[in-house]
Amino acid sequence: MSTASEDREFLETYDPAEFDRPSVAVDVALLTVSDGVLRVLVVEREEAPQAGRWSLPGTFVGMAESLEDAARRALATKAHVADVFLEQLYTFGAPDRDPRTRVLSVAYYALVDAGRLSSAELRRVRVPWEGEEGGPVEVVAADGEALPLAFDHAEILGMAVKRLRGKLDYTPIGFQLLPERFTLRQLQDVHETILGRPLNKDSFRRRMLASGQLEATGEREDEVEHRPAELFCFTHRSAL
Amino acid sequence: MSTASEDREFLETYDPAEFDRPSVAVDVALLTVSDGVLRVLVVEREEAPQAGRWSLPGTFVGMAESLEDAARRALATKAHVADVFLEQLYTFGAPDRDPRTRVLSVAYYALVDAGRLSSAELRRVRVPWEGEEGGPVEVVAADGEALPLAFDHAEILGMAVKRLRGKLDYTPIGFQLLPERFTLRQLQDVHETILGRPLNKDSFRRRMLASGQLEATGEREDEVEHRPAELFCFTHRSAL
DNA sequence: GAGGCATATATGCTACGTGCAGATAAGGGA
DNA sequence: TCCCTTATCTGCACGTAGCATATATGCCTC
Repeated sequence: MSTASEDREFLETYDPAEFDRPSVAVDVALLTVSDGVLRVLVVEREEAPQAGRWSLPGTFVGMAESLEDAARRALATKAHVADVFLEQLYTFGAPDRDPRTRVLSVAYYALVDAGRLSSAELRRVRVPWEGEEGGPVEVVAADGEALPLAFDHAEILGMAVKRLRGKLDYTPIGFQLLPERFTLRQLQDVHETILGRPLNKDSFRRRMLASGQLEATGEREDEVEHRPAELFCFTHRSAL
Repeated sequence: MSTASEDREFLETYDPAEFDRPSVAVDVALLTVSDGVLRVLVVEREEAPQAGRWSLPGTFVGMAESLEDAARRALATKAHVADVFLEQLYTFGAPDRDPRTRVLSVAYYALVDAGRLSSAELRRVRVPWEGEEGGPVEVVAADGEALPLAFDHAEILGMAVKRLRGKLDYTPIGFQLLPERFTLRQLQDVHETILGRPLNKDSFRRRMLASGQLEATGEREDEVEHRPAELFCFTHRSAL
């Protein structure tokens, strides 16, 4: 059994510079859905390495900073968003993934209602696989051209999409991509966009209403050219 | 767009010692099922910090070594096992999780047939929560006493159990815990042990046979005092 | 204001997976 | 040979999902 005094003695003689250590970064895939399209925030790299390529917002992890704090700092600094859903995704550590030196990337993914973002930096995600098969995905510009992504960010983004598809059915994750109040049709559109396939309207409706995650507001949507649908809200807006 | 020459010039002037960097370790939760009990391999720490506490096998990551290679090296060195199922779990990075200095732990979990391990270092896992609720779990010695675990290894192990429960139903992960050939009863025992609840025998049987993951061998088990059950094998023994 | 149109919302039917009960099969032991 | 235990198979009740139909409700046109 260790004692506090033994540990203290050990710490006084421990030299953390004794071994080489990799650098550790966080990268965040900030995803949203708008106009029936899955989008991600990418920024153009201005400095070497890989200047001119596009990358997910990221930063090196500070020595006294938690990984999630670093991810939120990256989002605040490079994407100007705060208070979004954020979850750790996977840690990418191939020895040659960054040409500078050994750099690990602890990847996170974040979800946000499209209405909270200026859409200038959002790009369309093109997923070349079905279901939860996985693999890298493409990011395309407005003209349909694929953007060159930096490092292994196509893999990271692919992992984010795979995770999102996997969690959509059995967690309340879809609500993170919608405003406070929304219609069932909007929720279904979000699910269909993420999954990349159409869903049965009636069973989606029944499943959602039976899940207990929705609460009817009694209000109805506005400014539509047909019968307005009822607005719902998420029962537990706790997750952040 | 970056060019190769620009990147080369950048690399020549880049000094990786410019910033403080955390240490990076891997820790592996090696799990198995025997006698209807979920077990984990833990080793007693002989050196400070936390000497005398029990920990998952782990090691620092070498500068030119992939994360998975480091995890396999830790398994080979400290647990003397090779060629097991291994998957990344989560990266634990709380700034104070290790008293020495900032140490990130990229946690992995591994699954192995109990018959391939000397059971000396295996300890029983006690899960104090149900379903996929999550949270730390206990490791208990043969006398039923809970062992003191080092660092945040109770959290890591809890995450491993949660992941295992979550993946059991829709991936062929249970086969990793059984020998080449096994009976449906053995497979069900593994599932029940991991999930911590009994399963319906008939529907489990139907579900497994319908999944296409099993193949009948035509052979039957031996040395039992009742009707012998048929032996099956996993269709795609590819995963490792 | 009446009727048409588009969408929301509700209801009934069918197919399928699961839990459960009962029947049958096959080995060892008395 | 009979009995005991477990494996294996079959039939039925029930809940959920997919699908089709029917009704409701707002806006638009005339």
